[in-house]
Amino acid sequence: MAKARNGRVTIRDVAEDAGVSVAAVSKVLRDAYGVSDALRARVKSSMHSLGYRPHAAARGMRGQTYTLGVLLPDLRNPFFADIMAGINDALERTQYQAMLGVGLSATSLEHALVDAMVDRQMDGLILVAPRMQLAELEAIAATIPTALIGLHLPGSSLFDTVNDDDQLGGRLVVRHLQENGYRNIAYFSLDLPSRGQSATTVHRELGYRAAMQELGLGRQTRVVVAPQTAREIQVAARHLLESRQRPEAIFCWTDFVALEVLSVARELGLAVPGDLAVVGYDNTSSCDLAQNALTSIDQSGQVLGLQAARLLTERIKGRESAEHFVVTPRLVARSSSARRG
Amino acid sequence: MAKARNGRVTIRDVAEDAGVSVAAVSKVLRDAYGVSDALRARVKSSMHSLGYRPHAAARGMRGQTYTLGVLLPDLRNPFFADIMAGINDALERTQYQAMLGVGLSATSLEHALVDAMVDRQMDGLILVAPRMQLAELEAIAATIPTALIGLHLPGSSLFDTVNDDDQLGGRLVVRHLQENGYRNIAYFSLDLPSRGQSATTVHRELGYRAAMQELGLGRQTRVVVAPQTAREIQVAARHLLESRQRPEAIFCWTDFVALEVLSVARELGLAVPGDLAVVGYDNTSSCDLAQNALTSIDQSGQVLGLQAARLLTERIKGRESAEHFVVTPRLVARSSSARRG
DNA sequence: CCCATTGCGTAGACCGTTCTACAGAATGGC
DNA sequence: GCCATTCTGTAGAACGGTCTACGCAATGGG
Repeated sequence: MAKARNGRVTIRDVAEDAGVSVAAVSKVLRDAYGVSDALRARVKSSMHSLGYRPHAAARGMRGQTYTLGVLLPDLRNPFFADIMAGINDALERTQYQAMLGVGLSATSLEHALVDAMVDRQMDGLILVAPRMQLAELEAIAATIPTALIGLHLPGSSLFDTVNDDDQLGGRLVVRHLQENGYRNIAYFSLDLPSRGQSATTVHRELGYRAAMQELGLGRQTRVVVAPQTAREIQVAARHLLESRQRPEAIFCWTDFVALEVLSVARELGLAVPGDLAVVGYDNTSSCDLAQNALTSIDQSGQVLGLQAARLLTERIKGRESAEHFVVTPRLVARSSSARRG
Repeated sequence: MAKARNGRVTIRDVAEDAGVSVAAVSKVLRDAYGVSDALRARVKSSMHSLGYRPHAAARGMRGQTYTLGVLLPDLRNPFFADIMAGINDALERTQYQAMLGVGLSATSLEHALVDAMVDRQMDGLILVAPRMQLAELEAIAATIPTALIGLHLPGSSLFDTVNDDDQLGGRLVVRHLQENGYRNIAYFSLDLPSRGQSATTVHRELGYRAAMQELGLGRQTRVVVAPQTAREIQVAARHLLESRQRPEAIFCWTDFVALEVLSVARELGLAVPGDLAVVGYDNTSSCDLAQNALTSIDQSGQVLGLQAARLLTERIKGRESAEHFVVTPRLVARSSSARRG
């Protein structure tokens, strides 16, 4: 089967076996112009019978590596699993492979990973909700084709973006709660060290504030924040629920936070719904569990991932202009926000 | 700062700037033998002032890529986040970078990803609970240094393994439940298409069966299985809980399943604990939430990941013999298995 | 029938490292 | 002071692809 001193079957072995030149085999590999069907078939059959596999490092020296880097902020949030599923779907029938890194929401690690991906000659990057500054993102995008998920930057033409309409999502939640009889509605947001205007949570907050105003609830507007860690979310939630003016409903920027709020509410003996309504965002799988029964906003991570991968491969193929894809969110009502008794 | 026609700073630019040969710079990069401290310092300073970054593809042509591939079966289970955290900890101060792929528990995708990783000249692989056959794993390990997490194969010398003592874990659960007054204890396992003897769930079942025997509960032994999907787990759980002989306690092979069981129990109006005790495995973060309060077995994914990365880098450095690391599990009791009232 | 065009295939430089082989200088034992 | 050994550093061939430049045939328009 295999051959060569090193055991590895190279493009040269294939060329010899098929009785053609090395360059011809390379053309077949790249689907390049200037090969007849007959030659293509002959080469492909040789590749198959020899068990040839292209050597990515060698390709990376001059051409593409057919590898896309995906940077996730976190592995604990199952929403990102949906995004990855979408990316994999999009790449299924292509030559591309996605490799992921996890930034753990730390800008230093994000930088290290992006550098590592650039060093490894990846053909493009999908950054999911990165924490980096805009200037840093633009520097990256100038080096390598980049698509962003979960960061609202329709202005910049350097990268493509894929987003949920987070402002609408925020509005949907407030309207739903108001319709079900809740008026004193708080928003539980993420404590971002460098408050940009483009983070999803900021847009959700904008929608929340606007809807509160429109419904005449401007006075009841209240925003609390906490960092990513479970511990600090619990502390903030407890503080909020024990405060003199406990809100009737809490809209959380992501399901993960909402689950912690449900937990604290239960510890304090508060009934959900009844004493308190809770709404999350992302509609992750845990919302469906009966012990959570969490109302949430569905933004289809799968579609987000799929579109990002599609836009990125297009850009790699040469598109210069930026494209911005927006999905429309949808509220999935469950009992955690049922009508007040 | 930078230079060269392509913008990229190469080893040649560094050599020229430092007034030494290309080979000397390469030696410094690889920490190879035969460079004086003076030369090393000079080269390092040149690298720094030019902003040199090694080109991974070029390195991959002859030497190492300093990239390790990690294959996870699934992104939804937060236990794997712990493993990744451990791997990242171990690699923190090394030149290595981890890139992950997600097999989605499908052997075909696992193969595609492993192939992709081998093609990309990764220096080693960490496979987490792979679904592949032993023969396939051995074929992979013969090609590339490999460490396994969550697969009991102490026999094979081709790869290192890192595991929890799953049999002990199973025993701990049964003993704990028996002490708290439960006798009719069922085990909820994973439906593996190709039933190997090495999967974690099989070992947990062995521990469960042994402990049931030892405690004189052999008659009450009962095992149900379901595939990975939420839907099918729910169906199996419902069937079990509505059966004529409803068990007093259910020991689930992983937390994810236990959460679904809790959900179904609640839908059926069963009190946990009281009508039913539930125990999970992995002690993932959701166990702590008050609405779950799920007793579970802690096996420290972080330690598993850290050890796997350590063993793998050792093996890459040349160790030939196999090593097998085992962590001791610990039961974390919460109210889902509290003493029967 | 001539020349331009298009289709198909080849030769060989090139990408940025690693690594082998070797050379010259310094050291040390006797 | 000689030779063996160790220490530093160099030259240049790999590695396995991609890609540019080019050559030869076949085609087709006038």
